[in-house]
Amino acid sequence: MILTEKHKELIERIGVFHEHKGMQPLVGRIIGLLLVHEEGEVSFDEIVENLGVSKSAVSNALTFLQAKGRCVYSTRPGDRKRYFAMKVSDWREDFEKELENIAEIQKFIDEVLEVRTNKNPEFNCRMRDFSDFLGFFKKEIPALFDRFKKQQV
Amino acid sequence: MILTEKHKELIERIGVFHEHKGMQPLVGRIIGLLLVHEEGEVSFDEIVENLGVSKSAVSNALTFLQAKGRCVYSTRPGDRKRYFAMKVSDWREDFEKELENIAEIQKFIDEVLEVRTNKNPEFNCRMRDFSDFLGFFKKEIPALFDRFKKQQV
DNA sequence: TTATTGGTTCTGTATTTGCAGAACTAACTG
DNA sequence: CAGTTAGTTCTGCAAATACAGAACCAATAA
Repeated sequence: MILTEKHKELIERIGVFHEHKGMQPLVGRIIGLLLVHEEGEVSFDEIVENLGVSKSAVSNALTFLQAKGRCVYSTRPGDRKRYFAMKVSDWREDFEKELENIAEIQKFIDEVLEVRTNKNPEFNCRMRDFSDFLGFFKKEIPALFDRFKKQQV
Repeated sequence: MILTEKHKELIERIGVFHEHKGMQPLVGRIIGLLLVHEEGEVSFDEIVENLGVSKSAVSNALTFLQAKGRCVYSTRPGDRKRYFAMKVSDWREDFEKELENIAEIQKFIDEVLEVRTNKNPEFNCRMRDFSDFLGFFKKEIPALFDRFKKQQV
């Protein structure tokens, strides 16, 4: 597949987006390429060529993405190449994990509340309030998915 | 205020947590200190002493936190020092922003779908599904806050 | 006025990051 | 067997990061 300027520009923006999320630049670009690529399956050297980077960099980035469970590869009979693809399949699971990860701050807030004295009750009260909300939020996540299913038809 | 080992250890863990979120180490430690500190208001040089870092580093980190709207300072009559505190007050707003930020990936997914051909309809279908969910999710956020308020009594 | 306090800005640097390039391995091919 | 292909691992380096230290500034105090 040959990439148009529009493709390249979109890949670039998806890359930057993921960089801001803490990933290294190339990892973000690869995510972009795998998403934009027609077949959704891209060979190792197609990545190397399209992104203009070294094999070692691609190898490391793909190892990382696989370790994080965000990408997989498949092989084809009589072809030693590996074809890499995003695991969009379980976006539900991924998204759930990301939400729970956000709510992880609750753990710290609760620990902070245990350690704090009563010298600033207003501060404590607000933190308790926030912690309560995070607990509520976590509980509500499954229901959210259910409601989505229902209204989807 | 004198910090116990428990305080220091908690500050450290809160620091690492924020580092993983992409912030620079000292910024994370300062967040920890401001949360753990009894009064919730900490002077510039208390930060310098307790964290054992230079004035310049603290100055830059505080400028950053203020720019991000995560911390503020207040002064006291007849006292030139600045007392810094976290803005736990509007956690609601912050949290809402963070959720919307997550959902921002929808924008990219939609752009990707526009660019993609129909060579891999299953892939496209899943992405469309994910995009739909993200749209649903964004719409549901305000209702989530409302329900929290109600069940809170 | 000079001295002190509270904080900022500038300059330099040790550490870390992100990648290139080469050497390497493992599997297939002729 | 030697040669090729597909990818990995190792070594090194340019650039970015995160901070220290010193110079600096602005406001108050003496």
